[in-house]
Amino acid sequence: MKVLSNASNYGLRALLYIVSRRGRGETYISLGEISEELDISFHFLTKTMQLLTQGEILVSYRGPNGGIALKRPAEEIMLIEVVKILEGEDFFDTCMLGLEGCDDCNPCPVHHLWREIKGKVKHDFETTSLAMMGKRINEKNLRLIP
Amino acid sequence: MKVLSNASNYGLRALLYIVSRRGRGETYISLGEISEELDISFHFLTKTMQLLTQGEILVSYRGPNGGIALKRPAEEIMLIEVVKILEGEDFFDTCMLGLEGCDDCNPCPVHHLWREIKGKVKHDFETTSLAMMGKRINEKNLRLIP
DNA sequence: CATATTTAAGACTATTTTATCTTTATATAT
DNA sequence: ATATATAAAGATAAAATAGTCTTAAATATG
Repeated sequence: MKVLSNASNYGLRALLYIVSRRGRGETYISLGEISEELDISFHFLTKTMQLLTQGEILVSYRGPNGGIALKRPAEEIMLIEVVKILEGEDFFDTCMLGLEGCDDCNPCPVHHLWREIKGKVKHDFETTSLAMMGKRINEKNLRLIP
Repeated sequence: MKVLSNASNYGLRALLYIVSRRGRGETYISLGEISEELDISFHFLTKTMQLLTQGEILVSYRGPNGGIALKRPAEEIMLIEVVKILEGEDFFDTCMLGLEGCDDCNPCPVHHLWREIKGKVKHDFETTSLAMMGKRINEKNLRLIP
């Protein structure tokens, strides 16, 4: 039951790495460090992070001591915003059976089940901020690597 | 938020088609009919249905008037069995961040959220039979096609 | 037996996802 | 200025998924 692409996994893990180390804007953190620490292909990670930069989640800075940093306070960035940038705005408009235009008015046979699930995931993502995750990671000493 | 492969979608929809038309074992229903009715590639569907035949969900019969039919009563086949055959036994043993060996003892930062979601999906699949779905489809006149 | 129908199996192609490699642009430090 | 460090961009390759096509095997019917 895979819901996120590898690219999104990497992007999310990278954000969680950043937010579990430092707050916003203090210093730039390099993609080299992140890819090494999280054991993610550097170039592949780079692309994903560019999406987040374009999506106003991150700011980037080139040159020595450059890198990326959160553009806004971690308290204001909810997981849903990140996921929508990485997976697309229509992330929650899916049918479990893959039928086009499946919705409350024109539901597929499992629509009622799937709507509830999607609703829960959406709610979780809407109410969880990067700051909350960073705090949780540090308090519980949670891992970001295999 | 896609959780099932196209192959699984097709397999599920085909089963729902069968079970919404006839009970078990009455007559064989041909893959040609299903692929046509559901607008699914015949050969691609065939492969998926073979998995279900090997998985003891279906029986098949070759030759004129041949086709496939449920091997057991639709009341006894739960969605979870179908999904595990199509997607693999480890369907519910996934980490949302893609980390190996993520579990209650060694959780990733979103494990608590994801566990709940997976639990709900699993429960839904465990408690929904093909018979229930067939009944629902007929009573509510639900669609299986785009 | 011959033919038509139907599933089974496997080879092949196309598309998407994932990953790597190379080059370019930009900033810093010396 | 020059060298170095870094993100950005793009080209290429590899792998997984999706889909098509061909052939074989089984079975019913006349």
